[in-house]
Amino acid sequence: MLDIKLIRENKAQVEQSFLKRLNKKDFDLDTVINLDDNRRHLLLQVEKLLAQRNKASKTKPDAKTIKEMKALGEEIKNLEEQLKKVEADLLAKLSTLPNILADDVPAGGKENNQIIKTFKKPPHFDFEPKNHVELATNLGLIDYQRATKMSGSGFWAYTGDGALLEWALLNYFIDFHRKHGYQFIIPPFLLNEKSAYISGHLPKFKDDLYWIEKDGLCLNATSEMMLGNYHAEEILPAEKLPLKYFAYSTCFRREAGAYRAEERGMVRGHEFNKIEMFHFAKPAESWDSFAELLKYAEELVAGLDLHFNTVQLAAADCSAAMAKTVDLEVWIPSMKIYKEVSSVSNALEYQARRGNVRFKDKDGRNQFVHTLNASGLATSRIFPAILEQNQQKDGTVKVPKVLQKYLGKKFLGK
RNA sequence: GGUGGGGUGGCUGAGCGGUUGAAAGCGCUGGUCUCGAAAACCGGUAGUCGUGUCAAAACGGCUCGUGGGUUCAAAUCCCACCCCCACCGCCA
Repeated sequence: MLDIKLIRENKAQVEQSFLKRLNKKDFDLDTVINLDDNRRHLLLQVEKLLAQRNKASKTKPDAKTIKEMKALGEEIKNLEEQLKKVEADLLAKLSTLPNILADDVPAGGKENNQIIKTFKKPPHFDFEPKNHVELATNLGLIDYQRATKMSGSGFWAYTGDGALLEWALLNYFIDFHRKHGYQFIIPPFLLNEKSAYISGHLPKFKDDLYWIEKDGLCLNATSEMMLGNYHAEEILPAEKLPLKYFAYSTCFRREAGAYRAEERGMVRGHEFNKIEMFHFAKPAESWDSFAELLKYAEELVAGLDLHFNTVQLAAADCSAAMAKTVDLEVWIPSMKIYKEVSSVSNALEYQARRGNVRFKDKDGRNQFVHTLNASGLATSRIFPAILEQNQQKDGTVKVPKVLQKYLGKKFLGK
């Protein structure tokens, strides 16, 4: 959510930013400002009347005062109702507005995304390469059939070396983050509706989440949902910032809609494992945090020796809460396509404002922190990328060097 | 799932319709004393939002788990919900 003061005082700049990702007809700042005028006016009136009543209630009043206060009470109730409605309207309108974009984010949609860095070259095969579903099945790494029998389409089971490879990836990520001093959190995987709202996933993603009807809880779609809520309603000690966390969770997504050929296998499932990095930072330092998260995400993928691109997303491709997003996209040879494996974003104070996460600055004033998140990483696309990019002529798969110690072998299938 | 107890300031804990934003103690902090310290004694000490200002002062709102209600007036009475503790039941 944006600061209403920012909108009031810098209307032209706000509008200019919005136009990078929205059409003019899709937002209306004047209505928002009018609602706020209204709100301020009512608030002032109510507080004045409340002060009057408080004064009278300090002592035992006489009959005349009681009569007056009774009338005053009615008036207060009336105004408060109006105020409540205006506040709700304002909140609803404000919630639909996106974040202010960073200056270097190109306007427009996906077509304006820019590759800013490329790691390695796509592998060249002097044989007919297989896709990851075939490789995983042949090598006994993934059991699609039995998982589908138990849970339906979009699920798979890791088996044998496949399970070990999955766990090796997670261990590799965990060791990496610990080395950099990040604090490890395993949050609950189920969360309540309020938390999903604060993290910004409601109302937009309501249908993409799994809901436990009886308890009103949903399964997390990313541990960002929990990390964003972790310090909700807290005032953090300034000297502890930036707080750097990483969390593991299985992520659950309904992914309602048709499956496409390019999303078969493990590329888009209902359930996958992910480790997420997260920073709570002082505003002045949040772009340093961004640079650090991006660097670490790149190092993680590069450490696996895979070919991938770092891509600056254009305005309309960034999610609404984010001021800037850079994706890492890994090459999937059989699909001849790059797939996102990490998303590095700075939400500025947009999420912190919803969750009311603040710190005391050196003048003793409370300020919102900035929140940033980056996958580090999701396994479900790294796994197929490893299989496909590292496959050998004899059908085996070379294990990335950094994972060999966890698996105790250099090739899958040997 | 059931029964009982409970949620008050940084902490412990009193208050159970009206000068109570809240006793007392601890803690923290300023001072007296002392060469210095301890002890003792005297004083100060909740948060938050807003108006205001270069800052401040000052003023006002809200806050005793959360949200409603009753009342001229609620930490105190009523209702709902959340959380914590104890015991019983259930438990792949």
